[in-house]
Amino acid sequence: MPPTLEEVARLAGVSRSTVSRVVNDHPNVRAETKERVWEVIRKSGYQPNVVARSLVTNRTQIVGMVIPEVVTKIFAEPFFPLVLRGATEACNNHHYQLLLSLFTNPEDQEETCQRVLRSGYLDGVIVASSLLDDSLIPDVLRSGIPLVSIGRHPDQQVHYVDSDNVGGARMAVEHLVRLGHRRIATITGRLGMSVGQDRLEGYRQALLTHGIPMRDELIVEGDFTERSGMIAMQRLLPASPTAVFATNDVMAIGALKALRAVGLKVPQDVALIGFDDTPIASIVEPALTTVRQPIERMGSMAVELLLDILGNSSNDRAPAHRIILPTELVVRASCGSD
Amino acid sequence: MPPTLEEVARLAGVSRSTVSRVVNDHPNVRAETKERVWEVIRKSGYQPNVVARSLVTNRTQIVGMVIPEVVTKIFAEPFFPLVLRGATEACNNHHYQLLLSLFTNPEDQEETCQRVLRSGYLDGVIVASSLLDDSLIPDVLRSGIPLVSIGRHPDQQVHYVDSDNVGGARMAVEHLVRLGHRRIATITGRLGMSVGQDRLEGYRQALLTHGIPMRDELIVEGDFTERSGMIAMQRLLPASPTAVFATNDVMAIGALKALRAVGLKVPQDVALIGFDDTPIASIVEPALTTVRQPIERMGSMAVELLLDILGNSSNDRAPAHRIILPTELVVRASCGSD
DNA sequence: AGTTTAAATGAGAGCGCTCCCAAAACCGCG
DNA sequence: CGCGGTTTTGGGAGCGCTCTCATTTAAACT
Repeated sequence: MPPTLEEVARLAGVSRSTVSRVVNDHPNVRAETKERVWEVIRKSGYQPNVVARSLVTNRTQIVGMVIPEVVTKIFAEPFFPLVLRGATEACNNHHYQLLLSLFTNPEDQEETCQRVLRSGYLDGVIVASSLLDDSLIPDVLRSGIPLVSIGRHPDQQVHYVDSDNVGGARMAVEHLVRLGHRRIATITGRLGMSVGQDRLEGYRQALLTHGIPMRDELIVEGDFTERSGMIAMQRLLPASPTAVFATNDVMAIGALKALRAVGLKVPQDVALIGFDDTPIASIVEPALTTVRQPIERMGSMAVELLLDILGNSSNDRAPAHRIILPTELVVRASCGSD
Repeated sequence: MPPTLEEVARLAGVSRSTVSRVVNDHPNVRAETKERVWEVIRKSGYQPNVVARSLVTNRTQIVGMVIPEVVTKIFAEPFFPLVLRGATEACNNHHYQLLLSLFTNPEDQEETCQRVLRSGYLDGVIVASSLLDDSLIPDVLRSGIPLVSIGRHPDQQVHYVDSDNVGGARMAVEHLVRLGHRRIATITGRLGMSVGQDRLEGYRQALLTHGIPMRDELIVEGDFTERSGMIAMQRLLPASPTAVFATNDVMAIGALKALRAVGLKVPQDVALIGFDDTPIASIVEPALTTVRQPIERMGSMAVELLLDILGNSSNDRAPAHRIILPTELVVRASCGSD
C-alpha cells in the first residue's frame, strides 16, 4: 500500500495542503518546510495518485491517438509507426501519456470510438485519418474534446498538421519535366482522402506551370495498394507515358512489376517516381526516386499543437491552426536523372 | 457539464446507490426501477466518470504497452505496428484501453518508465523487449504491477508469450538440409536478445539432428540491421557456404547485396533464407524464403494473458504462464527449392 | 511599540463514484 | 395477522487529492 498525501503530511508534521503545495511546486512555502517535506517524500517513496488528482483537476494528462482501420492497414509502414514514435516522444517530453486507439475492424469503430471519447480519460485527441467522408472527426468534434487531425481536413474548425503533399507532388513531377518528359502519367491515391487529392493537385499544378496539358488517359486512380498500382499501370500502358508519378512507393512498385511484365525497363523506357520514401524504396531495383515527408515530426507536432490548444483553452473560437510541413525530393535511380 | 450519478438519481427519483447498481448491472434491482433509471440515463446522456470510478475501485481498465527504443527502431516493421494492432484489438474486445509508452531515447527510458509505472494509471503492463540485460523487466517487476512480456524472458516469475523462434529456425535450416546443403552458414541476431539466442539454437538443433558438425567459421553475429547482414556475409565468404540462414529478412537482404557484389547468384550459387516474413521479403528479387511468425497474435495473446492474470490475482504465486506460438516456413525463390 | 501588509500554513469542502450496512418493503407460512 | 426471511432501497463514509478561504506567523512600515 503506497503512502498517501495524508501520511506524508503526518510524518512531516504539516498539513495535507502544505504537502500538496510542495508536490505541485507552488510558491509560498518556506524553503525549510519544503525541504523537510521532500525529505519525507523521498524516504517514504510517496508518489501522487494521479487518478485522485485527475478527479479534482479534471485533467488526466492523457491524450488519445485515434487511428482508423485503413491507416493501420494500408499505411502500416512506415506511416503509422513513425507517427506514433513522434507523438510518444512529444508526450514524454511534456509528461503526458498517449492512449492508443486503433480500430481494427470497421463495424465497432463507431462504438469503440464513442467509448474512448466519453470515457473521460482524455484531455484531447489526435486523429490520424485523412478519409474525408469518415464520421470520425465530426464525432470527436461533437464530443467537445479538443482535437488535432493528422492530415488536412476541410472543416473550418479543425486544427491539423499535414505534410506538403501538393508541393511534394509538384516537385516530383517538375523533376520529371526537367528531365525532358512530357507524357507524364500519374497513379493517384484514393481520391476520397485528402492525401490522394493533394498529390493529384500537385501533379496538376506542375503540368500547368510548364504548359503541359492534362490528359485523362494519363491519370488513373489507385488506392495506395501494390495491386492497384499494378493494375493502374496496365491501364496506362496504351497511352505509352514516358514517365509515371505514382503517388506512393507501394503503388510505384506495383507499377514497376507491371512494366517489367511487358518488357519495359525502368528508367530506360519509363521513368518512375514514388512518394513516401518507405524503406522499400531504397531496397528495390532500381532504387526508387521518391518524396520524403517528415512523418515523425507530424506526430510530434500534432501533440505539441494539441497541448498548446489545451494550454490556452480560453481562446476557444480562435481560428484553427494549420501546420504544413515541408517535403523533400529524394532522387535515386528510377527516374534516370544521371 | 455532463450529468452525474447524483443528477440521474434525482431525476429518476431514486438514490445514488440504486443508479450505481443499475449502471453496473448488479442484481437485486427491481426490473421496473431499472427500466426507469435506464430511461433517465438515456435521456440525459449520462456517462459514468471513469476517473471517479477508478479512484474507488483502484482499477483503471488501462493496460500499458512499453516498448524500448531498440524495438521501435530495429523492428519498426512489421513487428511493432503489428503487435500494437493485435494488442489494441484484444483491448477493444475487453473494453480495456491501451496506454502506449515508446522510449525514443535511452537516456530518459529509466525516468519515463518510472513515471509511467508509478503514475497509478496502469492495471498491468505489457513489455515488448527481448533485451536480456535490460533493466526494464526487473523495474516493472519491482513496481509490483502485473506484467506480461512479449518475447521469452529467463526470469522464473515472468509471464510471456513468444513465437517459436527455435522451431522456426530449425525448420528453416532443415529445409536447407533437405535441399542437400551441408555447408550452411548462419548470420545470427544480437545474442543479447532472446530472439537472437533462440534462432541460433534452432540452427544448432537442426544441424545436430542431421549429424552436421557446427563450425565456427560458419557462424557470424549480426545485429538485425541490413548493414550488419552485409558485413557478416562478407566475413562468411571465405568459408564458402552453399547456403545461408540469416536470422531476419533485413539481414538476409544485406547478405544478398554482399553476395551480388562478389558476383554470386542467389539461389544458384548460394541459397538464402530469412526470418520474419516482412513485406520486403516478397518484393525483393529473388523473393525470400523466410519464416513467418504470428506477430499480431502475440500482441493479442499478451493482452489476453495479462487480463487473465488481472482477473484472478488471487493466485499470486502461481507458476508463470509461457505461451509459445507456432511459426511457419514460407518457401519462395531464394533457396531454390524448385 | 503598534499597526499594516504580505507570506506561510491549516481546516474543510468537494470532485463523482462504489460499497457497506441498516432500513424499508415485500414475501410466504404457520 | 404476525413472524422470520429475503429482496430492494437509501444513507453515509471514504477513495486521495486540490483549492478556496480563514487563520496564524513573519516581515515591513509609521
